[in-house]
Amino acid sequence: MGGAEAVGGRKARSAETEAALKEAAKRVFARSGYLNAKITDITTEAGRAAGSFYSHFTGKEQLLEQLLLDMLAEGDEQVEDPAHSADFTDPAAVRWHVAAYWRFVTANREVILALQQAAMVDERFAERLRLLMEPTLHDIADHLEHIRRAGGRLPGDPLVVATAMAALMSQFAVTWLLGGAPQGRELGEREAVDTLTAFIVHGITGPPPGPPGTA
Amino acid sequence: MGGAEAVGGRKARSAETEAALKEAAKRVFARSGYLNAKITDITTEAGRAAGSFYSHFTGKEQLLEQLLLDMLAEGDEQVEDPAHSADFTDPAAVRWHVAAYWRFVTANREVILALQQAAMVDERFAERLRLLMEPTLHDIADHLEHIRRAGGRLPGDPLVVATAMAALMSQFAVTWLLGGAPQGRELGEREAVDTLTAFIVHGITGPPPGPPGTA
DNA sequence: TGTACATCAGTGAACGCGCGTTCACTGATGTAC
DNA sequence: TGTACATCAGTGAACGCGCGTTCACTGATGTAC
Repeated sequence: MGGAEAVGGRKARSAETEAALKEAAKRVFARSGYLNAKITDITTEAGRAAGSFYSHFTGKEQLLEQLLLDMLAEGDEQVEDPAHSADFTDPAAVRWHVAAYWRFVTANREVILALQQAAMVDERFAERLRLLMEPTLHDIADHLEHIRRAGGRLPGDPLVVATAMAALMSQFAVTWLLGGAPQGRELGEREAVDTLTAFIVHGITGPPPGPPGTA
Repeated sequence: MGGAEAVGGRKARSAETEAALKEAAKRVFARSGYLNAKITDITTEAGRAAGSFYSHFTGKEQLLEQLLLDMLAEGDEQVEDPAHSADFTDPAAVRWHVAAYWRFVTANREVILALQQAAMVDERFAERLRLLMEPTLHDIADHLEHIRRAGGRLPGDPLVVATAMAALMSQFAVTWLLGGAPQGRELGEREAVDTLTAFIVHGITGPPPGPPGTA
């Protein structure tokens, strides 16, 4: 070995810088937005020289790509708590999914916001996000189809209702977690999850009039 | 007068060019997106020289600002059909609002998309959009408050539920009208309005269990 | 263990591309007499 | 109605700013003998 004071050798130093750049990027994205962020903003925030950036990434897009992969890797570790139901007529099942989504967005706000911005400008990121969402969308649609077969009434075609649910959750999260919330009103996780869950449970369940299915 | 072949004089000619630039801008925004659109893309599309742009606008932002004002002016002409109810327990009232919104977005997709993109990069546009939404949001919240006072149960605080409704409608519209819809599935106005209406009506109305309020 | 050389992470000044913006010019429209 | 001049919309080549990207250089880490 021989490293005088530095903890590790060259590899470790390189990894440190790469991590510093990624963390700096998240902070800069959160502050100025992905599209406004300059490469030198990121390197300055990380306390490195401009040229250093290109030893680790080919450009801003690839850096974001890496952040996306990191996010998904972490997400996969957490998700899939075995003990959760997929029966959306059970409010607890809906709540579980809503809460998981809310926590995911909270934990990854910078990256998610950056991805949305990138998708507005770069068709490749837009397509990427669409492909990421698709399985989830069909998964939800399947659950809804199940409700319908069990005699429940849906507000429309399962796939369309699934996009409505996704739209509701994602934009609601944008409003309260990413964008500027209306005039300083704050929203805790508890209230957010409660409201979304109730809205969705009633929204996808058939209309109240008619013989009430006693829960 | 004396104009040889041109229909009008200088003012008319100027107005023509300005209109041509605005229309060209909408087409370019729809094709490449607001953020990717270059000034010369717009002038070329309009069949004018690059310098011409600055006789009419100070920059891309001000052009978008004009398109926004045009959109709002047209919107004000149409909206406020006197014969519509504000009682959201009446599905017909909800449907009326949803349909109006859907038609508005359909008619103004390019500008709305451009505004969303601009808001991602320019805080002034973001603030502008927030201020545009606020009255509508409080209006909806008031209607919901009314339901609550009449004994109905809401999924949460009226203002929060109002943002949920707005989130649902706007992102659903983005999904099906502006962004790429999932794998080629098409959605007609009828189906869109039906699904949204049903989802919202059930979503904001209290839970089925308990004494059913006979509609 | 010690010396000489190779490799590599990081540096930061400089380069150059893309594009917004300007401006001297043109030809047509409007005004004065 | 006719002539001389003023104004203005539009032109497009050229300028220059901002920023991404490069590259010769430095000093430290690793390797050979």
